[in-house]
Formats: sequence, C-alpha cells, structure tokens
Amino acid sequence: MTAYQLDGMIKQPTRIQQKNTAAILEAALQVFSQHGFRGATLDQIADAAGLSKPNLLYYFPSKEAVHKTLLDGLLKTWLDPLRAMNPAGEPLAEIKSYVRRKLKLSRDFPRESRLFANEILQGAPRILDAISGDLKQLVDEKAAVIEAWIAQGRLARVPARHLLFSIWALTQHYADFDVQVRTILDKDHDPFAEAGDFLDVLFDRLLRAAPI
Amino acid sequence: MTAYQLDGMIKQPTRIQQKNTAAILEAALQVFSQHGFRGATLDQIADAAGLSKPNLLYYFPSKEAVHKTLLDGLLKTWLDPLRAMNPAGEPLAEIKSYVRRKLKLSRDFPRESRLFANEILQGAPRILDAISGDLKQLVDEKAAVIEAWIAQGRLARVPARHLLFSIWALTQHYADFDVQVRTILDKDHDPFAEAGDFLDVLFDRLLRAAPI
DNA sequence: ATTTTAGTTGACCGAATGGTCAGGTTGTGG
DNA sequence: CCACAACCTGACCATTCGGTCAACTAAAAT
Repeated sequence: MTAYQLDGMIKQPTRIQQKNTAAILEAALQVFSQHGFRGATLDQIADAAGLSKPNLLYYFPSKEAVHKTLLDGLLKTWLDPLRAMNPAGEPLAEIKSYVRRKLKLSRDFPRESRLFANEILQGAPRILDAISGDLKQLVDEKAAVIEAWIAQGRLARVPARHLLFSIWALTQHYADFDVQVRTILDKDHDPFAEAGDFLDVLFDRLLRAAPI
Repeated sequence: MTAYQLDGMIKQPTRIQQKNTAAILEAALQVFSQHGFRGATLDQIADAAGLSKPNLLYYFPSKEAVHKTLLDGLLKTWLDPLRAMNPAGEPLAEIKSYVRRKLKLSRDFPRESRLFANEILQGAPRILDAISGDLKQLVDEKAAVIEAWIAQGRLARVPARHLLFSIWALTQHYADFDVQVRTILDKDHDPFAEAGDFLDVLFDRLLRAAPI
C-alpha cells in the first residue's frame, strides 16, 4: 500500500505518517528552494529527510507531487497578509501593516520565498492557474480598495497594482537576495531590522496624501 | 583540437567560431535563466543552439564553463549603470537616471536578469567572489557618494545601501517576475512604461529633500 | 593539389536520475 | 499471541546526464 490518497487526502492516520511527511516537506523545501524543480533530486530530498528514496515514494507518488504539495501549502500563507488588509481601516496604517507582515514572512520563511521566486522565474508552469485565479482575484479586490482610498484623498495617487508589486519586490528581495544583501551589508548589520525602518519611511513618503 | 584556450582567450580566429560561440551563449542564456544551472542540460542548450552536443563541447570544455562565461559577461553589463552615476551631478537626477537605466535593462535583457536572480537564489556559489569583490567595492564607493549628498542636505535622509537595494528590487522585479506582473496587469497594459512612471514618482517622493 | 588545420558527429561510457517491486520488518487492534 | 495493516528497503530498470573519442568532412594555407 501507499500512504497517499489522491482524493483530497482527508485523514492523516498515524503519527509516524505525520512525522515523515513533515520531514519530507521540510527537506524538499530546502532542496527545491535552492535548486529549483529540475535541479532538485529525489535522492537529495530523501537524504535530507533521513529516509530512503523508496520510502519517500511511499508517502508521495512522485517528485512533482512533493513539489505541488509544497506550493499549494505556500500560496495560502503567502496571500494571507494581503487578505488581512482591512478596507475599513486607516489606509496608510493598513498598507504599512501589510508591508511589515510581508517583511516578517521574508525574515521567518526565506526558503518559502525563494521557492516561490524559483517557480515564477521558470514561468510559473506549475502555479499559473493559482496566479491567474486566486491571486489575480484577490489583487483585483484589494486594488479596488486602494483606489477607493485614493479617490477619497486618504492616500496619495499611485497605481494600485504597481504599489502592490513594489511591496512584494521590496520585501521579498531581502529573502530572495539574502546572500547579496548580507555580503554588501557588513557583518554587524541586521538586514531585516534596517529594512523595516527603511520601508516604513519609504511607504510613508510615497503614500502620505499631500496636505490640502 | 578544441576551440577554446584556457588563458584569457585572446583571439577569436575564425568567423564560424564567432557565430557558434554566440549561438551557444544565446541558447545557454535561454536555458540557464529558465531552469538554473543544475536544471539545465547540455542537450537542451546544444539543441537550442542548433548544434550537436559534442560540437558544443568543442567550443566550451564543460557545462560549468558555459555558465561561467555567461555570468562573467553579465556582471559588467549589470554594474555599468551604477558606475555611470556621477558624483558631480544633481543628486536626485542622478538617482532617477540610474533607476531608468536599470529598468531599461530589465525590459531589454530580462533573461540576463533572471540568470542573475537564479544564481543569487542558489546562494551565488559561482559568483560570490565577484559580489564580495567588485560589486561590494562599487557599492561602498557609491554609497559614500549618496551619503555625502545626504550630508549636504541635497537628498532626503535614507540608508544608502538600502536605497540601492530598493532600486535593484523594484527594477529587477519587472524582469524576474514578468509572468506574475503580466498575469495581474491586463493585456492592454505595458508593464515597463507604467513602472517607469511609478518608480519616478516613488523615488521623487522618497528622496526629495524636505524644504528647509 | 596537397597538406594542415578547423569543424563536426555517431557511437559510446560511467554515473545519476525518477520510479518500481517483491519481500521483509515493525507496529497495532483484537 | 495472532493477524493484519502500515512501514521500510535492497535490488533493479529504463532513461538521461555530462563528457570522451576516433573518425570524418570542410576550409585554409602552402
């Protein structure tokens, strides 16, 4: 028998199954985020997870399945901060809060960020549906909120979607280009702490509606 | 015989050699930028270049050599716009000009941008020397220029290195995440034209020294 | 025209790849 | 304690990988 079931995998019966699938996904995250889908090997993942390759394939039917599971789980986490943006809140505070949350994701889950970046770099072959579906829909919704704020004069005039791009670019950069950032900054700097302050200033100056 | 020489490859004798190495590098750029180093295969590159695999290996000694040649050539192009930043110029104009040049690179050489991104994502194993050497030195130099401008009150107070990070992140995002950007923007938008305007506003508001 | 050099390739090699399978071991409910 | 399911693995398979080589052809140089 195999440990996976194709239909929505409703139950996770045994404790050992939970432990091993978790170990596999953890190892796969490490390897996929560093080498991309094609550059990663099952042996590498199995090894990092402390399992034999056939044992790994007992829990997942294929390399693709491991990758897909990882991406699916990631997407929710990735979009949650944007979902949390409250139309009824104070515009500038809501945006800055989103930036902070997103930067914290970069700091605490850099491998997830790199996994996502890797997938997009390759043309998002395994995730394009989600992008043109859920993500696009959410962005449309939140862009409308931002545009309403602008129309009310509570936020400086900027193209809403490009504002979101800028938030993604600026926060994810610190995870995706971590090596470069740390090489250029000297040892005694904390990239994420400094980035937090900098981005706060940046979005404050960009978005604070001109008085009058 | 082989077509490559290890010592600085001074001469490129024949016309056919120029044509084929160019075709190989063009094909390799395509493949490496999409799949990363490990995900790319020599067969794929040879095929895209219209050559047989042994024929490709007649011009380059190994997969690694092709990749290295590509990266070395890229780094100069990548840093030139920063080098062009003139300490004697008007600060805000210099920065904005740098942003424009960098955005144009993203528009005209997106594959080069993705190749670079791929390499950094993987921890820059094949390019770390250049980053901690030439790049760091150039950044130190230009950061000093920016800090001087700030000290003179000709630019708003921002951390110079993070300012550079923000320029890289915001411009390269449009190349590296092209698929996502185009999916979210509707068909009739020109991402790079809009980005040009947006980034001009962004850096203007961020950097314009507060009057007084 | 002939020799030398540059360019090209099919066939091949050992290693690594994703994945299978038969059979073994371990855990668990009755 | 037994039976049954869950779990695990060595051996194996077909394919692909980076790279080599001897032999062939095309182009220059003499």
